[in-house]
Amino acid sequence: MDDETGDSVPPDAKAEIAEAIGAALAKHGYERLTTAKIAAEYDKSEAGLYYHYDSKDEMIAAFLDGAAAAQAAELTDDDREDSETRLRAACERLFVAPGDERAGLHVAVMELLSHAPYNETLRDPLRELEGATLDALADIIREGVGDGTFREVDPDATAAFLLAAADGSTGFHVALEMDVGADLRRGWSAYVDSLLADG
Amino acid sequence: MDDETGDSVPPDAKAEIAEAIGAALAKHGYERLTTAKIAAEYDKSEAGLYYHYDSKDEMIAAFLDGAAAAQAAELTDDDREDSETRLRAACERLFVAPGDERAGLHVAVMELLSHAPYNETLRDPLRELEGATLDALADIIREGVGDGTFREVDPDATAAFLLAAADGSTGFHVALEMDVGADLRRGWSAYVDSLLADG
DNA sequence: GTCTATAGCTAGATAGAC
DNA sequence: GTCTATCTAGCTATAGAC
Repeated sequence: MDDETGDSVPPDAKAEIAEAIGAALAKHGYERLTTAKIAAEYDKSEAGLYYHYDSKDEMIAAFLDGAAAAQAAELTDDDREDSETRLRAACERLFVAPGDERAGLHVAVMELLSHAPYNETLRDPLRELEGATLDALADIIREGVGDGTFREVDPDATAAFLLAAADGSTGFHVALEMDVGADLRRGWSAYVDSLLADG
Repeated sequence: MDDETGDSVPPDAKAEIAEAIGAALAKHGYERLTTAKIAAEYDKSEAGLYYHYDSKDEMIAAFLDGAAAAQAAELTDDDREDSETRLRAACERLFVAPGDERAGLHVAVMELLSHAPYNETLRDPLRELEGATLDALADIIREGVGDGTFREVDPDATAAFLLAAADGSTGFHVALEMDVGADLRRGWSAYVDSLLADG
């Protein structure tokens, strides 16, 4: 979990930069994210960033790699719960509301996704991030189908549909702040209900 | 449908600019959309755009107003079909695949949505666009619940969940081109199945 | 490894002729 | 109404001192 020495080490420069990028992305989004704003969240200068990375997008790509790993870990964490509980917990995490501390970052990821067609550097890390989430959801659903919690639904189709709904809610619910919070919750909750066996 | 004279008139400057914006947005997205690229799709110069609008975002806002009206019209068009057919047709329209002629524009709208928190000029037109789609879906579902085609589902919750899924599919399916086309179709199709009465 | 200073570029918007 | 030319601002990335 630490470096080769096994000792607890202070965060290295790259980890500090990743943290700065996360904070700056959440505050400003991607288009308005400048290296000056990243440096403002970092305790060093703008030029210092370029000692560790060759371009701004490489820094963001590194941040996204970390985010994919963290996302996979969090959705896989609660192995001891039953699959309905795990799926509902995943939905609580993935459907964010305006004001949630993750809201800014979700909007920024949405913006990054929309830039993927034009940005080769970001494409692969974003595929990892979305793929990790998709896999985690499919695993939960597959387990629930296997043990009889859920009906015989297609785990991949169900996971894709559910992740799409969570991602898409970020646009009109979070970014536009349209008054649909209660509708969305009833929507995903009813969807999970509809997956249950015997229902 | 035309101007006060009742005659068929040539498209005015604003309509031509809106068309140019649609084409340029689909090709380049929003961040990379410059006034030079809009002018390239227009048959006039860059400065000419500023005779009709005060800023780039005002041009885009006018384009979005038109898109909201067009979206509402297309989803409301087939009044004579039964509600299951209408809902499936709406899904076919809203879930686009990479390569679809609407793909570029869907990604651009996703990008615009992600900028809404930072851009007051775009926020209202985007709310109109998403609101028009949401209303059209809810109307279809409400009608289907009323005539017994669908179960007693909540039309607003169902519409919000379905629009979220369609919007969100644009990210990983269209922008990232992840191989989830078949999964997504099975996903939304099974969801519509689950709304049917007697199912 | 980190800094200050700046090169080099590109964008949105305007001025003024026609 | 439409043009060409240009102003001004803000960005990424680098040079060179320390």
